[in-house]
Amino acid sequence: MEKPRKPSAVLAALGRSVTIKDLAAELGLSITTISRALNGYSDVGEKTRRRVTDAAARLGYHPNRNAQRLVMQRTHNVAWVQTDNELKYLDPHFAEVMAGALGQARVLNYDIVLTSHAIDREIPTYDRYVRDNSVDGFIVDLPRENDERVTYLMDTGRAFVVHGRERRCDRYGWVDMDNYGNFYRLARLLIANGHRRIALINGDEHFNYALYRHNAVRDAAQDAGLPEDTFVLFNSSHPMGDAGFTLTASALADREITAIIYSSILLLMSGYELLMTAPDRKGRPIAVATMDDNLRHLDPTRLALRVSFVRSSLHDAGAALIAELSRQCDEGRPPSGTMIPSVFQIIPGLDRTSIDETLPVHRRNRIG
Amino acid sequence: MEKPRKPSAVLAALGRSVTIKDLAAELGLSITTISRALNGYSDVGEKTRRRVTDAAARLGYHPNRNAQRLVMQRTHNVAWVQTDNELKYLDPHFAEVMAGALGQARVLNYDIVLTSHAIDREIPTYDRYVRDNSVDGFIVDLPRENDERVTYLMDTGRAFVVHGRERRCDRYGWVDMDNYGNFYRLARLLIANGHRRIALINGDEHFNYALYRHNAVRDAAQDAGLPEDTFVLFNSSHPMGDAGFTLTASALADREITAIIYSSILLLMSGYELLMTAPDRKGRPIAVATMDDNLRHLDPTRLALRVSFVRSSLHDAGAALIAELSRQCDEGRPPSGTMIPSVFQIIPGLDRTSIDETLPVHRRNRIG
DNA sequence: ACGATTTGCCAAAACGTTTTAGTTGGCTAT
DNA sequence: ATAGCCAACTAAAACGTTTTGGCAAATCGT
Repeated sequence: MEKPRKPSAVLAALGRSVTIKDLAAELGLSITTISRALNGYSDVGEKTRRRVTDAAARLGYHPNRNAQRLVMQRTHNVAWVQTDNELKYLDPHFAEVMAGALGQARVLNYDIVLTSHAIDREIPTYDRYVRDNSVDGFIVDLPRENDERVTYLMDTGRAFVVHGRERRCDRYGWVDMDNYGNFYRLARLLIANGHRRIALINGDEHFNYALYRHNAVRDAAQDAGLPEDTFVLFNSSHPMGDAGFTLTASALADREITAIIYSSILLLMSGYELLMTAPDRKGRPIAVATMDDNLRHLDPTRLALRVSFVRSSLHDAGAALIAELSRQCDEGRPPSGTMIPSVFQIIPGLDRTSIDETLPVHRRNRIG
Repeated sequence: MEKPRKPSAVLAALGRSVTIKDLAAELGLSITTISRALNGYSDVGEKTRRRVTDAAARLGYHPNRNAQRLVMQRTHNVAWVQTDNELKYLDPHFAEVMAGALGQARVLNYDIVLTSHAIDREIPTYDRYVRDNSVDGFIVDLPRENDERVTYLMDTGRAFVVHGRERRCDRYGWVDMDNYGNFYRLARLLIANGHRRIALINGDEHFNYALYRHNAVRDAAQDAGLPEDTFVLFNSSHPMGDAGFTLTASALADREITAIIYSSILLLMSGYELLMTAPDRKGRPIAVATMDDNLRHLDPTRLALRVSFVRSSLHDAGAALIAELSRQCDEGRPPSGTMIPSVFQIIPGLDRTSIDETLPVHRRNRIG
């Protein structure tokens, strides 16, 4: 009868981790039985299983992950590959997605390997992870049209999930919101309310999410029989900093503009003071609508300024990314797309049209 | 003579990764020779080595990391464990440190395993990584006094590096700036310029960096023979959101206060408008000093408001964390502390005292 | 009572590397 | 000629798991 020891004391005394062999020796059983007992196989006696789990807990045994990974050809690691652009990590949108992913990863027992690469070493970095077997799959963020990462990953057959979509999205797993549909509806709403010159303060259109939003407002104007220049485009490459301020100033400088759609509440916030003090347009205050990614600390309903918005949780999207990857890797399910739901909130006075009827049949199911 | 194939084609055709056995078979050599050729041992002929490296490149061979990790007992993985508090990932300070760490990790061929845990599962999470051998070491961020994580990690003997210090810092590796010294000097500077009631808008004093800053201004007042209430404390738990605004408003409401020290430029920015429009104090504009972590997009020299600051790069700190861990794990060096340098910039008119002479001998080398 | 089935356990192989402890053959020094 | 040495290679063990295939004892059905 050995006295119970603090697991960390065992670790320190041994100078190495407790292995399955230690357990086998301790209990006079084979390592096969230990393994099968701990992994819940039915060919282990209930009494034996109890002895094994007790001893494992007492000695603080945790299976060596590298041995498991080697033999099972599964790592329970996900790679999250980012361009080595420090600005990225300062983007609250990214942080929000990551927070959601980390929470779900914990639940599903995955680890996220975060890594950065030099601007011109994108594919080689993915290739390294594919070939050295250190991850089960990849998260691809901010896809571009004809994204090389997608091309590469489809080629290798490795599991991956894209946050966003591009033209081949029916062939891989993705998580996205309805960028096109949402912005189409916001655009039609403003048009229905009489606005004839509207600013879109958009994100970087090298990325599809922003491109699709642009396409949506353009189509909305066209479908309403309005001229091409109904929407005036302003692009920001990063939501932090003063882009929101300077672009808001530019938009307000055009006295014909009576409404602004923001692609992120961060851009709106940065132009907040300008909006609050902007003189009326044609007798009405400037109309403001925004994408609301449900970022913490940034709730559009708590602003003094009345803002219409469409809300979709980036946090949920992060969680869904890991869930989809787990479905592919753990359950062998085929890749599938997950649409994160969106909720509209339209301020009184703008609410003159049903937002559900503004996406015409020929625009349905468009991704961008 | 086989024709050259695209590495990914080989991968797809094989249905599995290229292994060292494949290389051995291809070249008619033993796996020992392949291994030793690729790892630069001298007992391999130059011609043979060339053949091996060529074949490896041609077939896109990368050693299976899990096999390497198992046999070498080294993972080249670092765990970055965070409380599952989504707010954390929205903190630009954290993002900045992480960006620096990721850059250095790439250089030193490490991967960062980012993970979150429920609030009450901190130590078990560390324990899991220690016991399952999935990482070489840990980064510990935002230490508290008598931090349990440090206690636990010192106990196990696993490598770790702390970003910040606590009382046992001579026994482990750390990276830090001189919180105490810097804030002592800022405090003495303001005192020397005649301020007798000064606000410190500080971070969360559950964390040592903020506690040490508090201690520093308190000591500075004491050393100057001023009363305890010379410094008025305001604490914020998170630098985003409206804390900077509300705390600035509170500070300005005290008409005796003639100067404010901010613990972060983010807090300052959030109170920026209030500062710009604040009425003079005793005939002079309110004096403002801040910590400048060299965050991107937030350069205090570009503000309309003249601000004294002490700058220390969080990005560099992040890089130093990984460098220190590599020194311990790869070179077997004993743990050591790295002080990230700080630079003062004092606005004209406040610069009436030499900032270098304000830290008295009996305060030297204080960590807090 | 006895063959068939079930229960509970185990030896050995496999995963893909690195490392140890060689072996072989050719060259050098005497 | 031959002992000694060096250059270039390799067989086998080891890392710590999971899995395959099997075996012995206990239980069951008739």
